[in-house]
Amino acid sequence: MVTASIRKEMYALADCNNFYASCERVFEPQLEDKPLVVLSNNDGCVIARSQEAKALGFKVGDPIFKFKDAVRQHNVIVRSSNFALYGDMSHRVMQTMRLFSPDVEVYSIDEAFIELVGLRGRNYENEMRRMRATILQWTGIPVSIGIGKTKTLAKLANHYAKRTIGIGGVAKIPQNPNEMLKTIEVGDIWGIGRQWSTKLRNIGVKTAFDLAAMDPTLIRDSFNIIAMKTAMELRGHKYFHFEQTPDQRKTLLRSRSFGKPVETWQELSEAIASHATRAAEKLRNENLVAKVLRVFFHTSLFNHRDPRHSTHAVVELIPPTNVTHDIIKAAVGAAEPMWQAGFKYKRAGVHLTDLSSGQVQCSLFDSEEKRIQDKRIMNVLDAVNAGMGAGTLHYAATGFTKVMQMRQLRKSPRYTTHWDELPECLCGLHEVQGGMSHISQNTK
DNA sequence: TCTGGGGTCCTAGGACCC
DNA sequence: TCTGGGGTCCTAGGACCC
Repeated sequence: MVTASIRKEMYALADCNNFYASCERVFEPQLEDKPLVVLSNNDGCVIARSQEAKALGFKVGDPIFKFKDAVRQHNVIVRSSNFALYGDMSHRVMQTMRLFSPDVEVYSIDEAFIELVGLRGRNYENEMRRMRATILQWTGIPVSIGIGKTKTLAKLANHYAKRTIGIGGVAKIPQNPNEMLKTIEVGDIWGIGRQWSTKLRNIGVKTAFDLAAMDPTLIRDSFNIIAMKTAMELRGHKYFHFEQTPDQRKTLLRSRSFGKPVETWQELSEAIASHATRAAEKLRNENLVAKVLRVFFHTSLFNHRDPRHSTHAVVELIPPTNVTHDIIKAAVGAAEPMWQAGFKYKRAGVHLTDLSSGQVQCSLFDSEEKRIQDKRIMNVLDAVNAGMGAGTLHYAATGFTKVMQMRQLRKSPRYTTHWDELPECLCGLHEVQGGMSHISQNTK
């Protein structure tokens, strides 16, 4: 028998099960088997659920205040979101994956694609089972893994793994995938959302098998090129490439709903200055400058009793910049003429676009002297805040009022990233052994 | 009383030019 | 009364993702 060494593409998609809920459970094992939901900023709506909460009918996006009775009746555990914890746990999971394959594309906070060709000769499913067990042991986070010839098929296998074998486990698209494709509803395919799946069902396309069989040109004409590529990927043709190093970002948005309605220019301007500050920090962190700034604010989208107002302004930053005081000045300056008293504003934000990493070109009005001085100030600012805690040094424009403070009544400690919030007794932790100390060197 | 916060890409249509 | 045709660039809006 001749074994041809044809390089066959194969991808895995590893996805953390109920990620935020799982993170909460790692340090509080008594939450295991209990219905648990995690809320958005300001404790607004549900953004993650444990399996038990899913079974009770909690949906992502449900405003929690409407479900008070259900929460009480079923003893649902409710947590504010704790992104310091989730981000750090995510990093640990991804680092563990990299021990199994160097080719990891981090796709979101809780999932990653893994190129498997590098694991030459080994049994992919066995390797992925081993990886899954290691991640669970070292981090306490359960993952599900799907394997397929394209990213879309790997996603689909992941979905299949969760649905048919229960939570967890590893599933691979079989040689002849038709029977499996027939069991996947068209709306469960990666890239086919609510609008498109409704439209597809209306023309009789109900399953992944149906979509794969559809005429590509017709898909392209009725939807768009992405829908067509998705269908081709279901047939096993690669259209979405593996991207280990993410492309440079194109936009950056910092915005937030207010804990309570804002009715004064003072409060609004402080909020805008805070968003501008956070956006500028992020820019510097990624070595980018922004050329265009958009600032916006509006009243509640849900409150129909009070007068409503929504507005935005766009300004060009000349020259492109990542200097905090320049960005604050532009944002607040553009917002001020739009301010109108008599409204209860609910949300504001700063959106930076036309980002580039290129050297800043000096404009006629820009002096080399100012540039050097600004750079020095930003270096000091960033160093102090990195060393002594975010916000230690801040601009007066961001204010001293509490307008930016979030309502987060049920937040768990930042167990893994802050010394004073470390879990005090590790003996209660189950399944987390050995490896934890091994990968925790990166924090602090 | 209380409804998240980010991103990406594609398409249609208007402005403008020759 | 007749009222081109093609190209580019930009933007808003809509779809999708987590």
